[in-house]
Amino acid sequence: MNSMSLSLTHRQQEVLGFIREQQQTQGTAPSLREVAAHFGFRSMTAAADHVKALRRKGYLTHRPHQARSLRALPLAVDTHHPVERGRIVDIPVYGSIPAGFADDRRQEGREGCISVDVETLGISPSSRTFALEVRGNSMEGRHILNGDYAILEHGMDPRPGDVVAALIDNESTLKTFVKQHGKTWLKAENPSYPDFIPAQELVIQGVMVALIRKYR
Amino acid sequence: MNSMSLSLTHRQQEVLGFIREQQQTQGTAPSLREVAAHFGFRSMTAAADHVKALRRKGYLTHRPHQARSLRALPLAVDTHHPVERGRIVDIPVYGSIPAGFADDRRQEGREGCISVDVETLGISPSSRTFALEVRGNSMEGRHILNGDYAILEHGMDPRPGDVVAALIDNESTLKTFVKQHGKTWLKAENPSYPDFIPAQELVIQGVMVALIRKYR
DNA sequence: TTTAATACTGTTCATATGAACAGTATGAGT
DNA sequence: ACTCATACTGTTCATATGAACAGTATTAAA
Repeated sequence: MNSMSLSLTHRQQEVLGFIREQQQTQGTAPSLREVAAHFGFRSMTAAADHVKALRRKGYLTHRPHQARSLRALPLAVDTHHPVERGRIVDIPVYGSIPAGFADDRRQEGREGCISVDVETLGISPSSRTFALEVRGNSMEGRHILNGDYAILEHGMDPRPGDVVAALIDNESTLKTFVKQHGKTWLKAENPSYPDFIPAQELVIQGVMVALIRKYR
Repeated sequence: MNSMSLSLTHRQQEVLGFIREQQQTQGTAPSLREVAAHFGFRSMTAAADHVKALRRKGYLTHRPHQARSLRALPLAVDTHHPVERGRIVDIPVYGSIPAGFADDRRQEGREGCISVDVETLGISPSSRTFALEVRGNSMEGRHILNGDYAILEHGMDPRPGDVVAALIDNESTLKTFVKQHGKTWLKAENPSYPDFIPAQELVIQGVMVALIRKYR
């Protein structure tokens, strides 16, 4: 049965839990020998078998012959384990994004990381996600304030009305993406800020998918 | 020099960016040979040297002799202490908070949970934290929109100007906490909504500490 | 009864991988 | 001139690691 083939035994749940936990706390997946050691298996084949079953059932992926390439897949329902938490991703926070994009300039000791589970923000784990600390109040008209954290995804196709981060004057700026009469430009959501009509090419660094604001 | 020892060369930034990207998109860190291959190095020592430099400067950690154990650190303070990710907390989301408060009726398949690390939202793990899906636009004046998730902490002393969730007409509502001339009341941040002057006792369910908004 | 999945032990093998050593070249700082 | 960090090439070595093969025992389904 299908429902049968997806259900996990107790042992398999333990193994999956261990792999998830290691990935989350250590940042890297455990090796098969580490799995065996953790459960006291005297043979790593035991671990390998469990991993094989978990892969067959769709809970894990791996790349063959590649060390520590186990990856827990986000799965909708685990009937045995009702409280499954989605995959936690670490989103790097940039104070401002210079031209190189992957570039990081060291800001004055800010915390550089936001950790959230993918479902909370509704982000796709495949695309490159980053956070940008909002500077200024050019987007107040869309209720994005100075000091907010904008969560953006790189490599997404912006749709008209989306908030995007674009590179203007070597500074990453948030603006609304507008498309009208076949022309695209960027609109500031504050009367005192100018719109931006690109001279030639529009460099979109990311499309805004979520916002985080801290109070107090 | 300190500022010197922490600054990255262009090449080092590229390498760090590649490692970050691989870790995020692939789920596992690249091996040294993969780094070398990506940049066209004919020797893996080139990659190893860059990684060594990045480790020395505090941008990476690894566990010796362990495959794919590279870990990009959040742009951290100079404590060469490996920066741990904060504790992940699961915050229950209420569509509306009934009178009993701790009452958990209807858990229905909706996303009833937000998982974030404590530092991202700046919450204290001791107090009870919950999330409230914002209904209506009574707080638009403070840039809190319909559909936003308000993160609140129970058992906090509200200070004047804080946004709080209070129980009004058996419904949990967000308002601004105001104290003037020794009297306290709740102010709506939208002209079309009434202020609330408590008849006798003000039941504050939580003080707003953060906000999460999803786009698209 | 037979088959298949689970849950292991014990061993061997090929290789992916980190680490080290020996070089070369360039540029910046002193 | 001298040092030092950067930025590489080329090679070798030890081992961490995935994968495969040969078993045993238990349990559940067909």
